[in-house]
Amino acid sequence: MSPRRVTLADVAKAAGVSRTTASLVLSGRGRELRISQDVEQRVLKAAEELQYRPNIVSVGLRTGTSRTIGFVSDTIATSRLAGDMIKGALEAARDRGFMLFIGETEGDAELESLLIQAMHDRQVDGLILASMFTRTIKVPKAITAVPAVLLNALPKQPTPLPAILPDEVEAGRRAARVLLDAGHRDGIYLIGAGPGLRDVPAESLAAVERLVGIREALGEAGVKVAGARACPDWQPEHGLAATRDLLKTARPRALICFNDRIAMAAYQALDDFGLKVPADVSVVSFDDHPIASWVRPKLTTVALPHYELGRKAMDVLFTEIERDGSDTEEAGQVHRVPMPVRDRESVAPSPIAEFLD
Amino acid sequence: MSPRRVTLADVAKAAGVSRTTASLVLSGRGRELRISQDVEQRVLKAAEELQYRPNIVSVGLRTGTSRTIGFVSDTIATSRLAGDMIKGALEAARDRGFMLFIGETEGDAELESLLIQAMHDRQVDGLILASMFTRTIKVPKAITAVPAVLLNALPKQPTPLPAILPDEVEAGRRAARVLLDAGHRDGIYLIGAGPGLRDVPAESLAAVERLVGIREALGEAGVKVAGARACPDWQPEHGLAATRDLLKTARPRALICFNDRIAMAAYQALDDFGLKVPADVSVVSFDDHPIASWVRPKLTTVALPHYELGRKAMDVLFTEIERDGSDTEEAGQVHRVPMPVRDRESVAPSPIAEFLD
DNA sequence: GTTCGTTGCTAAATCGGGTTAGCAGGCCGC
DNA sequence: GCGGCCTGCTAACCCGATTTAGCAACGAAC
Repeated sequence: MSPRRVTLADVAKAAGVSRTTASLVLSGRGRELRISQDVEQRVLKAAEELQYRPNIVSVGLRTGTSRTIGFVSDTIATSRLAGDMIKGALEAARDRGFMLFIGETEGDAELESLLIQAMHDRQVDGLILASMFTRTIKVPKAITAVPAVLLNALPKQPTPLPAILPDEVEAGRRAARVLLDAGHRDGIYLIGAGPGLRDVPAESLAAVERLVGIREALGEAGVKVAGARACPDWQPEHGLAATRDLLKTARPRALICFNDRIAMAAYQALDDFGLKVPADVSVVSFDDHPIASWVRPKLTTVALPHYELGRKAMDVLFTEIERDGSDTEEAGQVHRVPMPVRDRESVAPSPIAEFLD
Repeated sequence: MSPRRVTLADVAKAAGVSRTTASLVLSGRGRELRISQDVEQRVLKAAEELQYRPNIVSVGLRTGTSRTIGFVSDTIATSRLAGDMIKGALEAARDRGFMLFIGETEGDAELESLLIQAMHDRQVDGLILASMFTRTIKVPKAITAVPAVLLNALPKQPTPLPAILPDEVEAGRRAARVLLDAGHRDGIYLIGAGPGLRDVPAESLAAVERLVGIREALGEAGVKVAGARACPDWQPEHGLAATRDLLKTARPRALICFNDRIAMAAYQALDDFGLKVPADVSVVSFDDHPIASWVRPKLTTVALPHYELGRKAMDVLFTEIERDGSDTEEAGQVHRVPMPVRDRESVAPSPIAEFLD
């Protein structure tokens, strides 16, 4: 099948020199070590003609590196979230000539440990431990051997590992401000979590933080949440039930849905009750899932910056790799990536606001 | 940072034997080569206590392998499609103790070539060349050095590479049969492609094949397509425009939408015209995108088996690796993975059929 | 004419495993 | 008392690139 790879020895032979000389020339140290112009040219020509490429595995054996990063996540298949995150990490790695190993643990700690071992066996230079929804995770012992960062997750116990997360609190503030800026003061309801900070889906860090941000921004404006319906899980069916339940007893002016799937379900429930978005009810949401721009009216939502999260994780990982265990000043730092508002069509000025104009 | 990996030499020293002996015991060839029980136990104990794991990089250097497969795709971020495909490939690889390199080319031939080179430099044992939508691709020259398969793509020129694709023709037949089985004979329209085999989005192999299957199944039942609206691209906005255009002049009984995004847009257009799904119009579609079970009524659709495609690609790749350039009987074989119908709520019996009951 | 310095290159070791060939010692047979 | 065989282990080489230490040849200086 393959006609055997061209090795340094082949180049050396073709140029009529030793492997050492060929290596020196090709690593640019020829000048420094007084290799003659003539020999240098012969080696370069031979390497070019034979299309020589150094075998990274061999270099890896000597140096203990592999120019490879391991990306370990709990699930990669759920939504395009993972795809964009991996894409960001991938491009940041490629910029530095690194490749990416992908692994999936399905939340199984043993599998995770095995996977990290398998990556160590291949001498990865660093690890990204990613979670597909923002949460706290138990950092596996196995990762100590190599620089690592947490992506979309916080450590359960204190660790020196940096963490990269979306700025969910600010996102909550921004969602609230979208409504405030449109003049809404009354009839603002939450779907998915709240009103209290304990009324959130299990393990969902994002829920708590978004809620904190929402309440903070509304509070600063002297506005109260009119009510809320928490969901055990942020799936459309729960969103549908929650919104219907709300509409039985209340006439909201605006909904803050905790993600786009819930917002989509809320659209359906509002339609059932003959309410129009945004004329009767404004809707703002989180995530910027692709459906947010497929539904009508298009959904105003605070985007999860998946791509940027992936890139940022890789950037932070590389600074970890470069400082290589020296001062631990920045150890355990938490990096927050801003979540931008995607202004679309689901928010209308409050009638009161128009009146005030 | 890391306290240096435990090597075979460490184990040998701890057991008081040579590296050779340790290697023989640990590779299970101790019996065969008459290593005493006593020594065998000492080595195993030392390996256990030191938590010895062989360095795969080293083995790779000798054997030219890496227990690693390269997964090269044009885009990994589009929809969850890619995620599930990678997941399938990943699990199939993991079953065999292999890891997966991920790479993305963005459709850039030069990037693709560089990426394949980079994977060769790391001695991958095989390559999967994946496309995120079914199409024909130019097979890069660079892949010749190692076994490879095409995933969700057909080669433009004839190559000995196997290809793994969804069975789109049969999917077309199945979609049509869903309607036929419900008694529909008239008023069946297509949204997204058709009526002619040239009325398809550019480069979309899936469109042609689905269309072939649809026409075949309908033809066998003596049923004619009442009409069709092709779209330049299968995005919701095009689907919306196409369906609205159709509804201006026709009153369909059933729609075959060429993917779920278009079906979702068709729902919206039908709603605009006061038509109910499925009471007035039955809708059947392709892909089984997550939204198919989020919309109401839930969409009956013929699923793209992403996960199975990924698994199958890896399985075929491993048979390629194992036969290792021997007889080329199966060279260039095309494997079709069945697309299952997801029966949900968007198809109702034809009024005529009920009458016949 | 010896020593020193410089130029221009190469032998050999290294990384961590696997593999081949072979060695030392004991026992048997003749 | 020597050859042959078996047992139980190990030395040494290989993979491909890098790096350290050092060698050969020549000219210059004293």
